[in-house]
Amino acid sequence: MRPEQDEIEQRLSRFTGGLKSAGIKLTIQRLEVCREIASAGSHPDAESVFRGVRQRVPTISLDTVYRTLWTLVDRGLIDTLGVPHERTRFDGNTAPHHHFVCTRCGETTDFCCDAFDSLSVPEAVTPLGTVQKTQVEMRGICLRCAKAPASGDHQHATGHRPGRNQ
Amino acid sequence: MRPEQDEIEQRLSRFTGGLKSAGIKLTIQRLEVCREIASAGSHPDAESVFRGVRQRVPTISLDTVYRTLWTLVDRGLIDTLGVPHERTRFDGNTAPHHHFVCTRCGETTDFCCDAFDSLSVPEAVTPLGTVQKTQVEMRGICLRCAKAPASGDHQHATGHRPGRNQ
DNA sequence: CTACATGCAAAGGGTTTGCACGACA
DNA sequence: TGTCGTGCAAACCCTTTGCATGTAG
Repeated sequence: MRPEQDEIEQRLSRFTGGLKSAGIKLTIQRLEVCREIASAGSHPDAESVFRGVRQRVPTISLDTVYRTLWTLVDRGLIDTLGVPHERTRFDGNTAPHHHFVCTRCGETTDFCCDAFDSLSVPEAVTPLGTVQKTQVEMRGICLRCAKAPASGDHQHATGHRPGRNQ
Repeated sequence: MRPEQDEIEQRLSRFTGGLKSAGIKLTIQRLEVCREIASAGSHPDAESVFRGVRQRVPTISLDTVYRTLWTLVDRGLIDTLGVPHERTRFDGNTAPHHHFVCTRCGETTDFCCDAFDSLSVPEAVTPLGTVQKTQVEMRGICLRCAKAPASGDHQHATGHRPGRNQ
């Protein structure tokens, strides 16, 4: 599952380049957090990244790891699984449906699409396990956010997102 | 966004039926939590369900709402957005890829599928906003969990899931 | 040099749990 | 009447933040 060495280098330079071009100082801590996430084969949590980096930078603290990871997310250099900073949300809709997620405000909206309901399980998945449910997630900017004043973020009336923007 | 009255009734009876057939008493609190989640048009968090139910059952407590919602999830009667009980996980893989999520242990595994990379944006989505990224999530049981002894759950070596399995 | 980043520790906030009381079968 | 469910409050745990110190550019 680990990426090739080549791929790691490529990601790493993308990360460091992205940070530098944003005027963010490339400290040893940030560099090593970047290296760790660039070479991760799965989807580590902050604690896991912390443990990895600490082997090379024993003095790093967990909150610096968090800060660096969120900086990378904010710059669009890495992603999170699920919606960032989201508390648990429940979905009572058992009919097949899919989700549109606004990456700015976090609002998740259902939509239906017959074509997506009947996606066949690709070969790559059969060795992983048995599929019971398939859902398509489309991420982008919702209409409301697109219209909203360029700068800061806004919150939907339904009250999402503690908001970590910038 | 609210479901039709008809649809609500249908969901509600599915929920209550599922609980009863599992030998779970249908108290007024549980009934009203079921009603609330059945009639929700979006994806409420526990707090939001709590506020709704409290209008009808003023004495209900937040933790009863949580307990009931998780009971429904455990019975497969409702879902959560994202992986239940999951802390924030970061994904350094910026190349297009998709996820297989094991609903038992929570493990999220990447897979590639060219067909999924090029899914076109359906009409239903255009009025919602602009799509920047599309990801398919397939949920099911991973090979390891399928093989594991029927009863209790196990945790992957990578250390997922606090584990709430009935 | 000077602004920015780090580490520490404490606060914060959502979620879960232990326990005694209350309610339904 | 016994068992199961509820409410309360405290515990938990991940995550964030304020502040003094350290450091990259």
